[in-house]
Amino acid sequence: MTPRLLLVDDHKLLRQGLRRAVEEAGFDVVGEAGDGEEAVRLAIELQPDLVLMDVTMPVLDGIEATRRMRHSVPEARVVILTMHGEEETIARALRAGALAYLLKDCSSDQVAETLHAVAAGDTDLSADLARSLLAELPGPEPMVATSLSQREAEVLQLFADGCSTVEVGQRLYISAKTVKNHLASIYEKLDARDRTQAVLTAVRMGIIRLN
Amino acid sequence: MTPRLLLVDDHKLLRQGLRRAVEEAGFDVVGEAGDGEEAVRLAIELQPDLVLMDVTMPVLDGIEATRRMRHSVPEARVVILTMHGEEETIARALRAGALAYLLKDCSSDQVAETLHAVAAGDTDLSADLARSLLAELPGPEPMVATSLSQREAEVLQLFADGCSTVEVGQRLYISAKTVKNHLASIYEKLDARDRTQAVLTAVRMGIIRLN
DNA sequence: GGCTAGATAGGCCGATCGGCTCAATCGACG
DNA sequence: CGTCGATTGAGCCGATCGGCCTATCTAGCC
Repeated sequence: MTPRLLLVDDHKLLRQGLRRAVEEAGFDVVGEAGDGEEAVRLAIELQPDLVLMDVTMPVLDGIEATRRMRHSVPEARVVILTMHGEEETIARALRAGALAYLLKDCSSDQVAETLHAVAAGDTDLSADLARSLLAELPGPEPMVATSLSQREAEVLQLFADGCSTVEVGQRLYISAKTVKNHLASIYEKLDARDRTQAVLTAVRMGIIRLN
Repeated sequence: MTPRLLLVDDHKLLRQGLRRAVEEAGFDVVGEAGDGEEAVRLAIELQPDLVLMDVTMPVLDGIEATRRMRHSVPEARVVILTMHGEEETIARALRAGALAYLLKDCSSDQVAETLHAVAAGDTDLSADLARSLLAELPGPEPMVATSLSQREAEVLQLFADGCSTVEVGQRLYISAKTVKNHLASIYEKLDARDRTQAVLTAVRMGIIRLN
């Protein structure tokens, strides 16, 4: 009867805090993971009903982990929990298969409430939540539905890791010109005007990580 | 008898989790703050024995808040809690007057243990901790003791906010050349080779924030 | 009274950036 | 089979970057 839950966050402290909160709210925490890969592995092994997942994590981010779980553990319902409230991140998370979205400065009551709602299983909760969440946000823009291609994300990650244009090309075995071409489409997709803004936007969106 | 504690972090969820953990460990949580300014205000008002403080926060970061508390509430003992373990951040925190340093992926037991030790009041705990922490870290470098000047931090924050060189100059009423001069010394201090790396390093160090 | 550090500002120059256009390849989808 | 998106690559060019130099002014320190 009590829903079985998997906790995923790279900060042990937050995991411990969440564990107590959701256990008191009537959930059975069957496991904890500190990165996306571990999360997918544990989800396959433990077959949880619910997954509470952070976005920004080492190894594999929460969005990609959610996408993989949709294939390998389709019964698990994923709720995303993150610091930043960019519409883009929300949209990506929902497209990846998440059923709800929580911000890290909500209360533990809200977490419990949302988890209960998702566990109860309103089938089109996703669409409702997406609509209501996006409606609340100040952004009246057309919602361009941006997300970087895999290659573009690789390029941007290397810039965040400290590489120059030429070095990125060397690492990926492509010409520096191609790197600049990728950058140009990254700028367009992220609405950034230089590499600094592109990297920061991608960090805020959880596309790349800060090592 | 039970030490009176002030919790400072911009994420409500983590604050709630910490609150329960430290309350069970025998502390009296007298207040919570979500940014540095609120933290200083509450510390003056509540006169806590201990402050558990995050570094990366809106309005005023934890290091600067610690520095101000040393002047306005010298009795309060500050313990820093942050995500990143850069030696630079640790050094800055200790120089600002923090007595101990915790990472966000420690356990709540470690938090309680450290708080108890600091509350017990070994006067030179700071030096001991600094030495042991710095010794554990892989960095055998000379520890240049870098920290940006106020003006340099302002410049870098504006770049993180999306300004170009010329725009930064306009906002600060200085010439674009001076902005570039500041950038040059920022690069040297942070060991960065371009604005992207400088901004990322500063974000990791908690010098500037990601809006 | 000197010395240092920070903030201000300029010149110079080679390297790089970002915008623009064009094109070839390849897999996927209908 | 044609079309689309992703990836690769190139040329051009004005704008900007980052390194290096000098210089002035202020404030604090010994």
